[in-house]
Amino acid sequence: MIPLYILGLLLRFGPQHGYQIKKLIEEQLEDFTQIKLPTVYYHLEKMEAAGLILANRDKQGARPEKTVYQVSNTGEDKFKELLHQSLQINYRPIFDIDGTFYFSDSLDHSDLLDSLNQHIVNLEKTLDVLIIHCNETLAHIPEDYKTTANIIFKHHILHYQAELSWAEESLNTLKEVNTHDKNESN
Amino acid sequence: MIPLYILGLLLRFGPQHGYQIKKLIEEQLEDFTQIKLPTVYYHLEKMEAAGLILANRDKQGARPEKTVYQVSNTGEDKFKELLHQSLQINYRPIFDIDGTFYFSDSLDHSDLLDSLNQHIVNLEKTLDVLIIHCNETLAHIPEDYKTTANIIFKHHILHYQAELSWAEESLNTLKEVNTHDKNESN
DNA sequence: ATAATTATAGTCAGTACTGACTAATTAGAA
DNA sequence: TTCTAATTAGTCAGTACTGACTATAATTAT
Repeated sequence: MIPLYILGLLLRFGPQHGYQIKKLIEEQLEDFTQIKLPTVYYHLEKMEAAGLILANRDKQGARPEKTVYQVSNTGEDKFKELLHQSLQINYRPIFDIDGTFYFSDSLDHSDLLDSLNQHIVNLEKTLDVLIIHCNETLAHIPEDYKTTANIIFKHHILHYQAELSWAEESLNTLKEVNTHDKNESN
Repeated sequence: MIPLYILGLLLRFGPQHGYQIKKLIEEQLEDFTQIKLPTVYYHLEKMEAAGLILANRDKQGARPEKTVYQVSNTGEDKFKELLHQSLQINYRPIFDIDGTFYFSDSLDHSDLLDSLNQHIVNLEKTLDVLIIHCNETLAHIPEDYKTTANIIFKHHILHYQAELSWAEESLNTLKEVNTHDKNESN
């Protein structure tokens, strides 16, 4: 997705250099991607070599040279192509915590309960922050983008809520198992 | 998580070589990880260098040499350590489709609706298969592991259902927007 | 009996990513 | 004003991962 994001941002906000693109990613795409600065430069170089973007290097006085990138015609076609490809959605979640559970027989039951409990607290906090962030953003966004912004936020909120439900349900199940075991050993 | 998985599987199922570990990952952990074979060998070499596992290379006749790995004492400690680390859960979902939506003004509205619709169909199918798979697995699993297996399955099912709800809700929202736009342009 | 296919057991070169670093510029505090 | 901290702009070496490949063994089909 990274080349898609870079092309899209360059098309929407005009020519930028690497650092500015990283800033735009943070401002605009923070809710669904985390890309590190060297990764941006890595792709910019690749994309320039592929002819998708054009580099203007301007050396002003003693300053280190800056490179401003802009999308070429080939790049604009590529953006459309990548965007269409991205319509092939394939939802396949991977949760590290499932691995923890798989091997949880090597773990103290109480450690597992504690960490699940902490997970729940964190999720509740995150959800609160997310909902505030969502409302604030929606208040300051141009009308045209409100529908899609709303859809993206809803996406995250629903999954956070699903995670919370799961954690609460699992905690209860594990507590019951615990009680049951203790009763049996009596 | 990969070293944790490898150590855990070697401890649970005894010494194995790389290919067998890959098989075990497919059989046992398929629901929450996809690791490619060269990645397994990559980590085995690293872990041997770190003294976490011991290699027994046996060359039998003209056959290519096989390497059987077993967990060392250091490795057993490391497994416990990694398992405890894995209790620090940090849920932070990333959905590529959000990027598609962010740039969806460059897309035909009908293409977006079609692909959301396809997404819904795929999710319904996946959920059906998942629930059958879940029931079958639970029927053939030792009693001790049933609770955790159930928790892991429930985790996936809840998130698939959340994704489905989101897709359905979003499709309806987008359809309404479409109708609204058409009415306005009249 | 033997050819074709699948399973077993790996290797290697190349891609993708990022932590840690450098270095100039600007803003703010003392 | 001059020192400090933060921001801007980028590089580089190292880690993690995997597609494509090799090669033997076992199984199945003909």
